[in-house]
Amino acid sequence: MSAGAIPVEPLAEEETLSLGERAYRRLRESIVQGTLRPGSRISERRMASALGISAQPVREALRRLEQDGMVVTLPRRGTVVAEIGPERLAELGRIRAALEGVAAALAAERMAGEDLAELAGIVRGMRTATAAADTEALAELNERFHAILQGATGNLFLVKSLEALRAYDDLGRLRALGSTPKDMPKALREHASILAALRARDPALAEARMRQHVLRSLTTNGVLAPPRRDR
Amino acid sequence: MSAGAIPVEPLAEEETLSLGERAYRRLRESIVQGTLRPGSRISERRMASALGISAQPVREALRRLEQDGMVVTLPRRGTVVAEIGPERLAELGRIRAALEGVAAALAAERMAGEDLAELAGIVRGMRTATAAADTEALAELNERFHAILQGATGNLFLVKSLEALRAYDDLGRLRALGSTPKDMPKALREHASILAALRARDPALAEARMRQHVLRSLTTNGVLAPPRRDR
DNA sequence: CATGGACAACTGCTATAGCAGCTGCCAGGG
DNA sequence: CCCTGGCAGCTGCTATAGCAGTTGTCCATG
Repeated sequence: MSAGAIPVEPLAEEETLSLGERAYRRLRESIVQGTLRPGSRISERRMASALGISAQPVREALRRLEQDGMVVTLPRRGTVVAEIGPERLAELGRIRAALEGVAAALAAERMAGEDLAELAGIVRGMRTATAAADTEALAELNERFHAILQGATGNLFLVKSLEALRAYDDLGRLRALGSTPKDMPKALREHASILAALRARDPALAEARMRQHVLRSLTTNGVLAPPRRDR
Repeated sequence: MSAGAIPVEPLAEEETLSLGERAYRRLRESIVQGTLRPGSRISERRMASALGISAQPVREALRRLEQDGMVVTLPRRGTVVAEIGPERLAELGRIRAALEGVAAALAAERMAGEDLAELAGIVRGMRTATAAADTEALAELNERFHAILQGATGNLFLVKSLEALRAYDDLGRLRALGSTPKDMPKALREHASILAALRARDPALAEARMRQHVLRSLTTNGVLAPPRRDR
């Protein structure tokens, strides 16, 4: 309540997350990277001793993974890693495209000026990265673009669902969307056009462009089959 | 391995669910019905003793509710019921419309003939229910229509997400979509047209019609604001 | 009167122990 | 030889106990 502001930075997000959270991320990573094969059984006790923790956090992690659709629990039987084939990945990609579209529509309605400016900066960065053919930087910028847009919606359900869907990317052995050298110019144009729709505060247009962007990106990455007569 | 089939029906889904599952449903119901007000804190121990069980299943239920966006947990502080205002409900409605649209598209590609026949029977039932102005029966048929369609997609992630979204219906004090006497004829026509698109195996058309159906239904129920210049 | 610090009563979180149910093996009866 | 019943060894699931961290109160101190 005193006059002068205290000249310290707030503590960074603590590295020591709860064991349940860490177990959740570790298991999810192991699944999408293939260390835990589909069909293999996961025992709470065995996994707990393997991770050096108790069985409770492991159980909690398995429950969350079940809600994500990555494992399936047979009551009193066991927990097995779910089968996720190419067609399932394609379905998830279409769901993701739809959700990212809704996120873009909501962002077009609510997004603040500073966020728009930040997106503009990212697009500028994409332009230079594309000219330099720096796929690494482009992937990073792409992630930030989508993260800022989704964060601007302020919708926790949407953000969490998209985060869960994004986890499947590694499963298809694909890099971040839009980072393939081949479609870098396309991705750049698409991001710029999405930004333009956001600036114009046109929800329907932003949604259509974002959705098309994700669908095309997934198609060039081989997750989705080429469209036949869509639209 | 012997010749004759055993003349018994398989056991129905057991009524005795796990305590964690029951706690999850109970808490979710209490939240959407308003018994647990937004902003109120939920203690694992207190809630456990109130339910007559241990703290572990309650904690598990709270975790799942957190993933659903219904509660928010502050580490080492407590768990509070999330605020869900009208604009948040509207956002969830738009997400739901998009997901149901994707479900319809997937169903149009995969749906078997018997499921189509069942949907046709439901639409016929809707016709008679509409003529009799039986809102109760129509709500039941409407639920079955969407459940069959979503089940036909075979996508667990999609089904679970939509189930979580459907839980919010009671929060808006609204009955099942399409059961309002006013829009019964509209809902009937829309369901019939969706079925036609499914029969034609036209994913894009089925998606557009389903999405429009959900959006219109949510609009007439007051969840969404009337569109200004969409489509 | 204002202020700061210690203490008590919470909280989420983790570990341990033990329950009931399922599975697979294996011996014993047909 | 085949089949059936019991018995370990697993599994998920629940309860209890105790940890560390947060919060609010109350008293001693300036």
